[in-house]
Amino acid sequence: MRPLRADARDNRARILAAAEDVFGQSPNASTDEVAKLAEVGIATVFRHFPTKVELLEAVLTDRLERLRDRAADLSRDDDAGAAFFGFFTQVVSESASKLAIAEALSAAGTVAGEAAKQAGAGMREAFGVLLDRAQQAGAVRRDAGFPEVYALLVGCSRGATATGLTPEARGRMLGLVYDGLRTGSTS
Amino acid sequence: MRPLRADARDNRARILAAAEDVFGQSPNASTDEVAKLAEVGIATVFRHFPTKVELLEAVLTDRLERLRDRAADLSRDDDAGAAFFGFFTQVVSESASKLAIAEALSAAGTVAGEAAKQAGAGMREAFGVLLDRAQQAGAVRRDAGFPEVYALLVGCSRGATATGLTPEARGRMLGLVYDGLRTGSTS
Amino acid sequence: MRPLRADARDNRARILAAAEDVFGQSPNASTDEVAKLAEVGIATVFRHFPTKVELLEAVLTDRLERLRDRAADLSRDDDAGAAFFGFFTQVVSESASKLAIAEALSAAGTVAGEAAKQAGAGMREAFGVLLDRAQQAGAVRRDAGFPEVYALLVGCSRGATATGLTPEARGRMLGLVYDGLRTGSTS
Amino acid sequence: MRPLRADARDNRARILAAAEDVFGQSPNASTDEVAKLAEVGIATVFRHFPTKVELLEAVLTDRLERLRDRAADLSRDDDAGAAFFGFFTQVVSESASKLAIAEALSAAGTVAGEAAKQAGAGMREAFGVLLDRAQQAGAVRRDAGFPEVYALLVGCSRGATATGLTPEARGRMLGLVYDGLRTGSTS
DNA sequence: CATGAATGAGGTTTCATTCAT
DNA sequence: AATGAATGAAACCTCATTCAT
Repeated sequence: MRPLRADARDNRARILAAAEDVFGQSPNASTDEVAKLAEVGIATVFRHFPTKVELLEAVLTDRLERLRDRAADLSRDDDAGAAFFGFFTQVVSESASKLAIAEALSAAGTVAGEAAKQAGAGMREAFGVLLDRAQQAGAVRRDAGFPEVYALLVGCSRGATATGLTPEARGRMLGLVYDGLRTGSTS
Repeated sequence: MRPLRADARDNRARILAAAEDVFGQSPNASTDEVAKLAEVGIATVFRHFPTKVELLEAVLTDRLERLRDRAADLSRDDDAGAAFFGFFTQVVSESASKLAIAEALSAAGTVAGEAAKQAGAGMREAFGVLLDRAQQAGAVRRDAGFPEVYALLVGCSRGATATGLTPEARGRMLGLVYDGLRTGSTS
Repeated sequence: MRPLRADARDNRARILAAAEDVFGQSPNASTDEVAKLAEVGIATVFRHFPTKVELLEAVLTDRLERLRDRAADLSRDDDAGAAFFGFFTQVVSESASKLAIAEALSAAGTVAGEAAKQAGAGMREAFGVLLDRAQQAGAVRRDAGFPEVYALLVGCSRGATATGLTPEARGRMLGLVYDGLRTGSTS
Repeated sequence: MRPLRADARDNRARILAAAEDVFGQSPNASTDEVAKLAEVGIATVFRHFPTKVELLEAVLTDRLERLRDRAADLSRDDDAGAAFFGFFTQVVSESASKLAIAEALSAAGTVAGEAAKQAGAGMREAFGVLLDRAQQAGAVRRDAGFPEVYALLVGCSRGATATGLTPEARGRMLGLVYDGLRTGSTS
């Protein structure tokens, strides 16, 4: 499978971007809307993504990979605590304005497509590394397991988005959660 | 607007219950499925709820009112802290098994219908009372504002549901959050 | 599954008739055309026949059942030879003006649907009875097996239709075949 | 109209062969499938055959011309009866395994394209010569007209194919027909 | 010339909603 | 009042055909 022609690759990217936009705003949007926004014919969308599900998965995969890359970058940061909380904050902040990332985060567990699954696993793994390092550095309490911390990441994103939190309130919400994560409960 | 006939009221209730079931499991389900489960004709559904949106809003309103009632009940509890955390825990626990309540909670901000809006406001108000009393009783830190705490309620519900948390992990997640809410940060 | 309402049954019949017409003339016709001819909305067609394949099978089944009934009727005729040749002639004659029956006859072997399969089997069985009786009455040579005689029935229908034979030529074609079927094969 | 370049002629032949294969198996196949099998780009197919209909006609014409050539060859055979029956048998036998030839034979009457029409006429003429000579040689009864004999040729091909006749049954079917064609119609 | 990407028209199917019984 | 049939708009997807490389 040799690389796509230049124009085709451009179109693929345009479609993916359009899909991110469209599905980010209303997850049930039609494929036509994506085509309109991308300024291509409907058939072009289907040439690049043979079914709607595959398009959705591509959007999802794309997002997850970007998150994973960011987490991976941060995992090389010296200050493990700053890295962990910085990532957490960034994800939740962006979700506030991009419903779709939150959807992606939650869908990550439920989706069928192979690529999306792998991207989800990769993202969770990278986040797990951030958490581990933060715990070893003493920045996050040791008895916080991955599943619940991940659920908190997803949940905070969703909650902030769904209730239309102001940036200030969002900051305070994260402050509460971070206090909980840091609390030297027993350890 | 005289009261509905007995059988009609029965039907209305049956339809509402069916809708809760159906939309709880797959939010994009068709109205036919609701009619099937309620064992009434499709036209009967539309007689009681002239449009699908109105049906959805009725489901939502119903749920919100039940939550509000529960919160109102608890607000008469002597132990304000137990009331607040008990309510929070119950909501999140049930959301885990009922996707739709989480949807309802988040939709509460976005929805148009008058009845649903009022129910949402009522529910938030009742929850606000629980929070207030818990804060006055010293069970929850004073600098936690309503918006962020409400966002946490919604978010924890969504996060737990979306990531398929086990009951144990859900308990630990709530433990982290509650520690954050209690933390005697005087500041 | 209680019987359809009167108007629904009418519509079902109208749709079936329209489908017979339309597919009889061009087997690749669209379902829309059927709806147009039947003067119903497209969705009505799909209410009665949930998929296009099922519609096609219903048409086929209908035809096969009519042929089977005719064959069964004739099998009670005293003159077994006249019954056999009469049936053969009638089928071929009508096929000449109704491409679709020929299609049905040939499709009968290849089709998946249970109802259509049974109707095909029933029709072949009824024709087999006609053949048997004609052979026992000495009107058709004994060494003519069912498969080849059935193939001739199908083939004559198709050939007459495909080449646009005049009624006279069709009569002569059948004359040739009948001579072959009667010939006191020396072997 | 100068001759095509060597590679272009190759491609044309490859496409035609592929089309014969593809349409022989499923008459509604897409042009893409032909291109895939021929291992050329879709645009190349359309360069050689500007529309799908023209491609189909080319396939048809090709087949008819081959049949015509075979008939013409046989018309120089000394044994006129053997030539006629041999041709008939060969056509029907091959049709059994190549659905498409039967389609071609029947389509021959109905098709629009000039080339295909001429090829059809040529083929029928060549077959007519075989029939004439066989009749003059006393191998086929004189009162059998061309239209009905041609219809039998087409019909036997179709019937054998459509009912999935075994080679043995096909032989018996042809035996019946040949007996009819030979019968010294005394009556 | 050859290619593969792009396209819009059209096909099948679903669904919220209205009508007739 | 309740039912189930009817409806058209819209969704997903395919395909013959044209354009740009």
